[in-house]
Amino acid sequence: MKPFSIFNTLSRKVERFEPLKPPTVTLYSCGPTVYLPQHLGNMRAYLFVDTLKRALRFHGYDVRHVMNITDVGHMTSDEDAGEDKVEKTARAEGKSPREVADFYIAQFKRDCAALNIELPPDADSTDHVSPPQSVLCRATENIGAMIALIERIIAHGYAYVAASGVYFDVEKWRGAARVGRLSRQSLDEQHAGQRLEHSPDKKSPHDFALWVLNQPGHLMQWDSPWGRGYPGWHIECSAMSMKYLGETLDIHTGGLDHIPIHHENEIAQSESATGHPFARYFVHNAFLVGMEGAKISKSAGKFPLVADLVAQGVDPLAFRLFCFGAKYRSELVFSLDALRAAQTNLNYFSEFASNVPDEAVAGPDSEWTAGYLERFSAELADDLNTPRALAVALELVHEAYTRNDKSIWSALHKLDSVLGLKLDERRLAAHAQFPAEILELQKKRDQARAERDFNRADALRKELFSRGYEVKDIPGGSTIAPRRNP
RNA sequence: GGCGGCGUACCCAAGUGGCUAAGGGAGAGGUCUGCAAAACCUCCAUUCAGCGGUUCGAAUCCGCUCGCCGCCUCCA
Repeated sequence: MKPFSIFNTLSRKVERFEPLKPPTVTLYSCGPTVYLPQHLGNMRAYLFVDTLKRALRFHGYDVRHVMNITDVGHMTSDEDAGEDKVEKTARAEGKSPREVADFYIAQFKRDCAALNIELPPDADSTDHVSPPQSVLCRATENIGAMIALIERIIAHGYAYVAASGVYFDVEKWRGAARVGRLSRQSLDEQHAGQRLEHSPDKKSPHDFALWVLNQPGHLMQWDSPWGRGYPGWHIECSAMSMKYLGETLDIHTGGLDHIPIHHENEIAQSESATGHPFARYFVHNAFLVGMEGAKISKSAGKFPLVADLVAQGVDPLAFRLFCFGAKYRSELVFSLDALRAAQTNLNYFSEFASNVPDEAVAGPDSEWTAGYLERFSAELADDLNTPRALAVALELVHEAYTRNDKSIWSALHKLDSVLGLKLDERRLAAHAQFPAEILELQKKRDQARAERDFNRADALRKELFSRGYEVKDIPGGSTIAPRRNP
């Protein structure tokens, strides 16, 4: 099997991927901030992580995946002033921050399920985790880990306590020559000529808050060694990733926009505390962009959601396929035409799967499928080249059709472990026992056809369609299946 | 001002020095078919924003020009 390789933002190169302790891979990805629904641009990012995870498994790795849920700490202006977004929504909706977070977490989980994005299980309340563990964890439930991490940073001399909060000492970190590894920008470049309001407590405008103090207007506050307050917005990722996955991660993912600030700061915090590398591979996904080529963002106001796909008659899994059509590092242009193209491809796979008989599932595959598995695997190994991997999958089905050989189920099923199109479910649905009245209608229609009463036959087909079933004529009879497009 | 990226057919999109510029969708024609659906076959970029250069050879490297976008502030 071709060794897996992936683009590492740290080196700006496609690198051979080698985890610290194979076959285990520790993977941390920045998750949602839960004060608004996740739009399709966000979903592309989670889809990318899901695909990476599935591809790594395809290559035999045992992936331990942690995703955070930010239910506190993101400010509307900069990192140590302004209003907490969760709180802002809470006030607007007359709910508690916890209720707001719960509401959007539930929606996030539903949307992920619709796209067949596998989320890690919810974290239980365990404090110490020795073998790396897959969890979906909330910031507000890990305040203790954050405080402990901040204490370590202070103990190492990289943070200081001021009246308005605990700040990370960026100048000191710069002295250690460790600034700008990801963004390739020096501090002076970063803020050249910028309007940057900053607290007079800070030694340098580049310093960022680890813990915020004396903001009595905030609803969410916790006790800490420095007083009542709340965490800064970078610290949760450092604290939770280390808690569940250990102090050096194999892979850290996120959107491109996280490179210059969020991940740069995460590295600074984590490495100043532990003294060793935070993450070995940083992998960043590009954006889904609107038809005018502009980024779709939360603050921009308008953006499509998973629910909008359904409203357009597009299966959410077609959105998966649509995203497969471009590499994760390329901007992808959102268009209805391209989505429909993906829907057509989904139907192609689905139709084939529906017609695979039980014997072909139980029996061995034809030997000609082996090459497809190898090519598929190689394309994934090449920096997750999903467009080519998808092309291989389409070719496999195409060849099965032209050979009229349905003995490819094991191979197809294996590909679907990465594609995530739920082909097995589709096959089973097509083989399900249909209600007797439906079968009766089908029978009546077959009869009408046999008697060449085509008006009656067409009426019965319409009747079945309106009840959610599609009949197709085949030599000597017909087949029936649930309607594809809802 | 600084940093980064993009421009490949009607649409989405691979390909970053050398076999015929992947693949999908749309479109056209055909096979099959009572019709429909599905499937299959054929066609569909002498050309990669433009110009110039390097090279035996470039969509791929270099330079310039034009157009577009992201980040530097919460953002996938």
